Order: sequence, then C-alpha cells, then structure tokens
Amino acid sequence: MQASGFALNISAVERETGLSKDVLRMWERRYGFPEPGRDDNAERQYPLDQVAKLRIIKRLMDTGMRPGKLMQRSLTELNNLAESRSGPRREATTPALERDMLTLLTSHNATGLQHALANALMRQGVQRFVTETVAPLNRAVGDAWMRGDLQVFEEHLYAEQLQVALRTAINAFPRQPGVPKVLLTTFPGEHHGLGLLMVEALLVPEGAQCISLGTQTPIDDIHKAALAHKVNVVALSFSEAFPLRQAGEGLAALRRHLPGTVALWAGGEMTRRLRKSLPGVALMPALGDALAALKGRRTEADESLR
Amino acid sequence: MQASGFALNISAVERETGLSKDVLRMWERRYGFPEPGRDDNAERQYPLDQVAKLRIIKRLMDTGMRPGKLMQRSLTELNNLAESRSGPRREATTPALERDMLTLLTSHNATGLQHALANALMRQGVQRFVTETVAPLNRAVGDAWMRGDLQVFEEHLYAEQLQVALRTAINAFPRQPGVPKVLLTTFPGEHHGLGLLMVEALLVPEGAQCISLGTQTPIDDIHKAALAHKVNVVALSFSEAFPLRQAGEGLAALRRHLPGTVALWAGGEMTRRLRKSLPGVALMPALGDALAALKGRRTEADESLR
DNA sequence: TCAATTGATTGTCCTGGACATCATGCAAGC
DNA sequence: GCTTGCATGATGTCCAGGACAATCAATTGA
Repeated sequence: MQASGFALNISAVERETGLSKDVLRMWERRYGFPEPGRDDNAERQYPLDQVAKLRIIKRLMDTGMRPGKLMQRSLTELNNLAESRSGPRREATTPALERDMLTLLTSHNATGLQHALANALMRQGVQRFVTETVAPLNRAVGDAWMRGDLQVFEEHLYAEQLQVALRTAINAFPRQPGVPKVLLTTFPGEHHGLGLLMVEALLVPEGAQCISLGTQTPIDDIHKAALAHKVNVVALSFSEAFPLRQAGEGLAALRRHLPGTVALWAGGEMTRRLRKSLPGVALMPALGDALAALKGRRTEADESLR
Repeated sequence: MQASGFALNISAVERETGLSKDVLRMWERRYGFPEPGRDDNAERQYPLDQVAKLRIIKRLMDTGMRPGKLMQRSLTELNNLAESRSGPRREATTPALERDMLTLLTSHNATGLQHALANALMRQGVQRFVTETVAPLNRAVGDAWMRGDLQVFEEHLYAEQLQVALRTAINAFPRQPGVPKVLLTTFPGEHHGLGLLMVEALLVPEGAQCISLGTQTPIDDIHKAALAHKVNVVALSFSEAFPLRQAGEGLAALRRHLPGTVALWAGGEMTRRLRKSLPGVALMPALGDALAALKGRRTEADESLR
C-alpha cells in the first residue's frame, strides 16, 4: 500500500530504501534492475515487490556485498543469502531472553516488552544490561529484520522501547560535573541514535559527564560544541549502513580541527568495515571498547599525577 | 570548516540545508544563486557563506516565502527579513522564563538548562508545562535560530534536554491499558520528534495509552501498526518545513486504508499552512487541540452509553 | 466583491555522458 | 609460498540541459 496504492515514484523509493535517485537510475541502466513501469508522464513507478527486493539488496550491501552479484538473483535467493549471512547463530542457540523479547515484539505486546526490558535492567544493572542484553538483542533484531521476519514498524517500536529503558537508566544517575566530559553525537546522515544512548549508559555510571547532541550534527557544529563545552572526548556513533567514505572524510576533517587534547572516538558497526586506521581517531568496533578507553584515560591520568 | 576546509560539495550542501541537488542546480541556472566555484574535476564547491545564505533562505521558505523574491537579497537583508518575520514578539515582551532558558542554552550550561526544565515541570505539572512553557519556548528557540542567534549544536542540545525532561514526565505515569489507544509517529522525511513527545505528555495524564513508533515510519507500516495494535487514533506530527504535498498525499492514502473507526489526527506547525481540509483527517494546528479532541471523544462515548 | 482564467514560478523528473574511486585479480618479486 | 604492485573492471556521483506538472499570483469578468 502506498500513496498510489500499488507503486511508488522515485522519490518515495529513495526515502524508503535510502538509495539515491541517481543510483536507482544507474542500476536500471546497468543491470536492468529495478525495472519500474512508467506513468502517463513517463515517470518511473516502482512496484512494491521491486521495492522490497531493493530493500534486501541494500541491506546485504551494507554488510559488504557487491551490487553486481546481487542484482540478478531472485527475491527468494536473496532471502536465503540474507539468512545464511545473518551469522552462524541458529534458532536453537539463540538465548532464551532474546527469543522471548523478540516474541513479545512480534506479538505487538508493547507493555510486555517494556516490562521485560525494565526487568532485565534492574536485574543486571545498567552496564551489564547494555553489554549482555541490549547488544545481543540488537543483533538478533537486526538479523530478524534482514530475514524479513520483522516489520519496519516492529523495529521502530523496539527502538522506542529500548530508548525508554536506557533513558530511565541514565536518568537514575545524578547529572553532575564529571571527568571526562564526553560529547556524544552522530554525523549528518546517521539517523540511528541508540548507539549514543548505549555508550552514555556505559559511561555515566563511571562518573563521566555525557553531553548528547542527538543525531545528525553538522561537522563544524560538532567542532564548535566541543570547544564551547570544553569536552575531553568527542564520541561518534556509526551504524552499519553509514557510507565509509563520508565517515573517513568527516573524521579526518574533525581530527584536523579539534585540539590535540581532545580525544576522538568512533564506534558502531560501521567501524568494523573500516580498513585503514585513521591517525588520531580511536576506533571502537565493540561496545566495551569505550569503557576500556575510559579506564585507560583514568590510569594514564593517575600515573601522570604521580 | 568542513571536509575540504573551506567549501562543500553538492551532496554535503544537500545534507546540510535539506535542499535537493536538483534544486541547488536549478536555482543556480535560474537565479544565478548559489554560484559555487568548481574544483579540478569541474564539480561544484559551495563556499560556506553561500551555504549559510541557503540555510536562511530555506528557513524563510518554510514559513511560506517564495524563492524568487529571496534569492537576490543580501545576507543582511535576509537576516532583517527573518528578524521582522519572527513575529511581533519583541525582546522586551519575551517572558522572563524563556529568556532565562535561552541564556542558559547560549552559555552552554547544559546542567543549568536541565534543572530549569525539571523545575518548571515540577512546578506546573506535565500538561501546563507542555502548553505554557515548552510550546512558547520552542517558538522562541525557532525564532532565535532563524535570526542566527543560535548555533545548530545549541538547538540540538535544546532538543535533547527537552526530550529528557518530557520522557521523565511521561515515565512518571504507569504504562497501562488505557482508552483511547493512540499510535504516535511521523511520516518518512520528518525527523522532528519533539512534537510526538509533547502530545504524549498531554495525553498520558488523561489516561490515554500512547504507543510511539518514533519518527519516519513508512506509510504502510503506520497502517500495519495501527491494525496490529488495534489503536483508536493515529496521530501524526509535522514540523513547519514538511512538504505540503507529501503530507496531503500521505494522509489521503492513510485515510483511504485505515478502518473508518480509527481517527486520524495531524498536528504540528505544517498544518497551519494547509489550505484545503482533508476529509476524515482531524487537523490540529494548536497543541491543545489534541487534548480537546480527546475530551470530545470521551463525551461522545459517554453520551452513546446513555 | 468574489470567482475564474491565464500566465509566471517553481520543483521534480528525464536522458545520456563522464569520470574518480575502490575492489578484484593477476603478475612479478622476495 | 607469500606479499606487493599494477591493470582492469565495477560502482557511485556528478554534470548539462530539456521537459513538464503543480502551484501561485494577478488580471479579468460577473
């Protein structure tokens, strides 16, 4: 279902899939897919099944696959590919907690999910909750979504509920001047903000003072904010789909302009795909890395005091 | 400052201003502005001052002005225009509370702002806080930003702090089955989520059960979610900049597919610009409208019981 | 005074071409 | 055998200029 009822125009497809108009036209020219119909005005009309296929292709490309190989395959082939790609984790080995939460999610039991999350949070404490429950759960949700087992709105609901849980946890700590002072945000184009909350939830119990700007801060505003708030660390989060090139350029520019005394941390799924290391940028592919880096700073500072 | 140090390519400008590549090129062709330089590869390089001017132009257009009139004016003329346009509200008449909070914001006192918001919230109660403090404060922040008195990162910090305050307030109410059941979200392309929180903060104290999907839910997922969660109301929020056409088309499509028993509410600044009324869609240009609509439903339900 | 027609404004889409960049794979050297 | 470097192919992004539909504004007619 959509505006027209059966097909989307190129703008709508761009919005839904995240593939630019240029890319959509180029793929059509080069690979023969997608092959939208045309309306009275000779404008492209993308049938919904093609949009669905585009969505899977995008998802697979975000994990590193090349489009040329994917384009010809059928929807079912792609689904199999996605399934095998979603890791060696098999149904049987999925921890019960994650399975339960996914069940709550797909049965649209918002209240139940909320309770389950709050429950786990209270049982484990913030930091263990984040590393041991949220991180694997995110992965499970991502896999389910890639397999097509999860609707978009279900994923949205998950993100929202998780946000509630994490913010509650963070709020339980008094907001006080702390060390180090960390600025949290994402680059323009990165909508995904859960990573920021997760990092904040890890750092705040350690006494760090976190200032979050939410998502999508222009690079020179990140710079200005870092100076204005006199932070010690600028921490950025990148989801898997973020364009490597944009990240590299942005991080380099930011590093060039920030004072040397300000550390620059880059975390999130994307950082696993980065080949070359960036001078002056601390890459943190795993969540715990941020915690380790924080403790590293502490030790350093202690030693320099002696 | 940016990746190159002094100029942005067309993609970056698109991201920063929200103006599509097509529009940027068309304006250059038609109006002679912007007029970017070219790099070695003959690709457009937009100087930062032109980007700043584009940002103001976009902002003014979002309030209803036409580009043809704006394009030739100088940056200072535009600033004056923005200032006069930002309402009859003069410095002197700005309530003290708003002035104080703006001061906290521009002096980068995150903690102070947090306390001020929490303070106002506790003093007024959630609903009055939203209608009497947050709404005017939003307007003041919007005006300040339009006048160029506010940096992007300051606006981000404001949004984040407000989100913390509102979520805390909402969380104070038990999440329980309630009537009516309201689904809250925004259309794809609408990033602004504060409106959703504000509405939620108004409705929850009345015993409504709110399910928020966050921002940017594809239209057919809104539809699916409404059915899956068996909601009575679907409430959508649109910021001032949202394209009228997209909103109209989307609302019509959604109305067409939702069962007649499900009410469709559209709120936010954009709805003030809508000329024609949409059949079956309740427009709520003012915040309080949602509350009134809720109470209206109640009365109706009561009367039908008799 | 209001409504309808008309003309200008404005955004979006189209085609087809060019090119920088990155990956892949092969060959040469250690 | 393994690594390094280069060539070739794959891929995304940009460009120019044209077309047209939708909307706005203004003039004309009732």
